[in-house]
Parts: sequence; structure tokens; C-alpha cells
Amino acid sequence: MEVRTRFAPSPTGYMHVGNLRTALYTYLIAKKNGGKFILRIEDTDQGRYVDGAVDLIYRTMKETGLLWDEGPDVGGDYGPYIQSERRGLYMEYAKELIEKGAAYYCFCQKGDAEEEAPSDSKIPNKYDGRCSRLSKEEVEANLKAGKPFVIRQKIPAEGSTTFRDEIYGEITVDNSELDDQILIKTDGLPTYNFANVVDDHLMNITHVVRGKEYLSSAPKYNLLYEAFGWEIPKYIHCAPVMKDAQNKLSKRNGDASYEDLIKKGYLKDAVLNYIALLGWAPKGEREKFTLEEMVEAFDLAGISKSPAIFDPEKLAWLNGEYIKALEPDAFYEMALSRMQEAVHSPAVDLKALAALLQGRCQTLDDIGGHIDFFDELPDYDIALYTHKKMKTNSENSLESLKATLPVLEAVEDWNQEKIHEALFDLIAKLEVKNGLILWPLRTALSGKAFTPGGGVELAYLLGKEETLRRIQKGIEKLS
RNA sequence: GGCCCGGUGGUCAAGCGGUUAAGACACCGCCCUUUCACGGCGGUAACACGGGUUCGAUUCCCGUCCGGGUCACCA
Repeated sequence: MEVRTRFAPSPTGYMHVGNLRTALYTYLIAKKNGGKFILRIEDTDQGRYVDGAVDLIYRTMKETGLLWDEGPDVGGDYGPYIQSERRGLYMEYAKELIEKGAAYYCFCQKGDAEEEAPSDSKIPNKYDGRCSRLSKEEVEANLKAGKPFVIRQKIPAEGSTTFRDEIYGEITVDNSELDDQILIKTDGLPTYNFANVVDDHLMNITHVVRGKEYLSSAPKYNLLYEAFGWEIPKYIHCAPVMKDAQNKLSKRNGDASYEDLIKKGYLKDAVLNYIALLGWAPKGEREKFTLEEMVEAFDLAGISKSPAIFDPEKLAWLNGEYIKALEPDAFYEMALSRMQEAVHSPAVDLKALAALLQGRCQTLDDIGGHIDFFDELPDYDIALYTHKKMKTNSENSLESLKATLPVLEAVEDWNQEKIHEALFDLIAKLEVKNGLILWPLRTALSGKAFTPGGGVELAYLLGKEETLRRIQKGIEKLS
């Protein structure tokens, strides 16, 4: 039988990485088995609907390559794929359940004292099931009178229900723990729990992938499937992605969303790769995977039972690996706007600068901080000239700069080779260590302890005139 | 609180009765070096606790503790 999985988000906000990871795992399970990945929008909660959320879901998934085979915009044989467009469909299934004795009409009002369970119940707020004991005539009369109603699932009073999750194994719950949950609301629309079961069956879903928060409602689903006589899908419940040991990563926590990460200069492939590793361990020691490679390597056995804390540092590291692996031109394109923000002189060779930056950035946002000295030389402390390994100090640095100035002044073609040649000729002539000339030069040019390149590169990028000016400035500072 | 699930270094995690308990990030040190980075090498650091079962438990069972989830006419 063909494997069919579905990602079923509700359009209630933006995609946080936990959502995205669920989508990814769902996709991987389908593709690993040569099956179909379906997108279904669950929008039965009119109150929580957020404008633009559906588009954001489409965009994020397309961008990351999680392409669906069936869905609202691409169609398929099991549509519609938007739950609100299926609204007419659920009532008949609910009625089928009533006929089968697995559900009943309930006329209790929301918030009614009547709805409250006896206080000795083990479950607070558990419905006491009084409407299930209404006679057929009473139900008919209420319906005729136009009394508002909901339809509730009738949970067997005795026994227990066992279901199997692919990663947690078999779980058994006493039926007395289960509430007669509402299937159809007063407005005639199904609850998530009911719509889900009906839709998954109608769409022939074979593997239900979802967050672990649904684990405890799974027994009720099983009862529903059994009442219908439908085949029960395989369940895969995924432990959440956490912000810290106590709190789940949440939408309102700043950088938890995919969009924010991208804005901050993370690469989509790196983000996808990283979140895959949060809760899934591939066989072997490889950590870097393309989506195709993940499909190949994916295995349910590698999915973790316990929650994983999102570690921005490791993401940053992985992102740096992805940046290094980029074609220089591709990196240049990505870095361009950020370089232009920081460097305004048209004389600066941004391609050469990008080449220097590529190996030193973990995120694109790091760029600004690396090149903030280009436009203007910071007012630095001359202590920077002192470096124990280079054996430099303010006195010999002054001499070095004085020696360097005329040498660079004499360079005709201002390019890296010529600059390099001139500087190393000087070093040879003076019979000193490279660092004695180069460290003071780099310091004078940048005013910083750390820069994206050495003296030669910086001199080239800054241009002859600015280079000489900054050396002169250094000499003044040291004199 | 009832029920369900989980608990290996700071973090992600291998492990599935016998291991010197992998690996990665981070951290520290050394080397290389035209700084930082990169690269190379090395290091610190973990089986929540208590009982069993067993010749032997990180691994199996029970209890405790801790954490999470759930108990909506939300999904």
C-alpha cells in the first residue's frame, strides 16, 4: 500500500521551527517510502484565523523544498484540502456514529452547571454523560424544538483502550479516564479531534505524524476508528522542541520562527538541516545533510522520545559550515546588501571583501561587525600595537610604520601582489619577522584587534590614498 | 491533583546485559599562522536517586525525585 502522510497546520500565525520540523519529518516519512506528502489546512477555528498565515505556510515549505503532492493549491484526488471547505461532510459521519451507538446528541449548554461532573470524579470537568441516557423520543423532541446541540463521542464505561505509537510503543489507558469529547460543535462544525479522524481516513493517510501533545487524545481516536470500522493509521508522535528545559519554543519568543532566522542571516538549508537533528539522530556520525540526503538516511528508529532544546550556537556553527561551502559568487550575492550597508566607499572591491568574509561568518548578520572600520577609522587605543607573540610594542610599531609608509607610497599598481611584494621586500631588507611589519600595519589600517584579513588585504581594499592616510595617522598617534 | 510520556556531559546525541560510555556544538590548552578565523592535536565534563532481577546493569522490573504533556464547543 502506498504510504501517504499529511502535514496539517492551522493558519494561526507564523511557522516556528517546531512546526517546520514536524512538516519535515512528515515529508521524510512519505518520501523515504516513495509515498505521497499531503498538505491540509485545518481552519475550523474561525476565531484564531490569522490573515496571511496560509501564504506563509506555502512560502516557507516551498522555500525549504518540502513540496506537497496534494494540497489546496495543487489539488489531488481527495480534496478539498482546506477543512472549512469540507464542513458539510462531517455531520453525516457523526450521525453514522450515533446510529452505531458510539456518539449521541447533547443538549447541555456550555458552562452549564449541568455539564459539570460529580465532584468525586477523577477528572475535573468530565462530562457526566447525562444526555447519552436521553430516550429516543426526548432527543427527537429537542431536535424538533430547535434546541441547540452538540454531538459527543460515547466512551465505553468499562475496559481500557490500547494504541500503538511507532516511537513510544504500546500505550494503554482506562476508558474511565476518557471524556465524552465533543465531535460536532453547536455551530455544526467539527472539532479538530473529529475532523482529523474523518479527514485522515478519507484522504487515505497511512502515517499520522504530529506533536506529542496529542498523545493523550490518541486513545479516543482509536475508539472512533474502531466504531467506524476503519483501519487505524500508524501514529508517530514527536517530542517538542524546547527553548529551555521548562519551556517549549514558542512563536512569541523572538527568533523561534523560521522567518526570523532567515532575516538574521541563516541559510534555509542550514536551518532545515539543524532542526532535523533536533530529535532525530542519523546512523553514523555525519551531521550535514541536504534534503535529498535526509530522505535517504531517515529512519523512524532514530527519532528521540524526549524533548530537545534548541541550541542557537550549534545552529550558528552549522550555518557557518554552509556558508563556507557556498560558491564564492553565491556568497557574494547574499552578502552584498549587508556589505553595502557598512561600506560606502565605491572604491572598495566588494568581491574581494566577500572572499575574505566568507570563511569568517557564521551568519550573514556577522558581516556588519567585521567591516565596520572601512568607512571610518575608529579612535583606537595604541595598546593595540602591543602583541606578545608578534613582539610588537608602540616603539617598534612606530618605526615599522615609518618604514612602511614610503614603501607603500612607491607602489604603482595598487593590487595585492604588488603590495605583498613591496612589504616582503621591506621585511627581507630589514631582516625582521613578518609580524613586526604586518601587525602594526593591520592595526593602523583597522584600529581593531580582529579583522577579516591581514595588512596586505586591508591595504588593497582600503585603496592607496586611504591606506597612506591611516598609516600617517598611526604614526601621529604613536609619536 | 488523576492519567500519559520522558530523564546519558552545559546543549544535540550514540548506546539496546559485558564498551576505556562514541561523535558534534560550546569551553580550555597546545601547534600552525600575517591578527581573528580556518586547520591539526589534546583536554575538562554524563548514565537523576534508591531498591531488585542477573555471574554482570546505562541498558530489564519496581519505587522515589525531577521535567513535560493532557484533562476546551482550541488546534
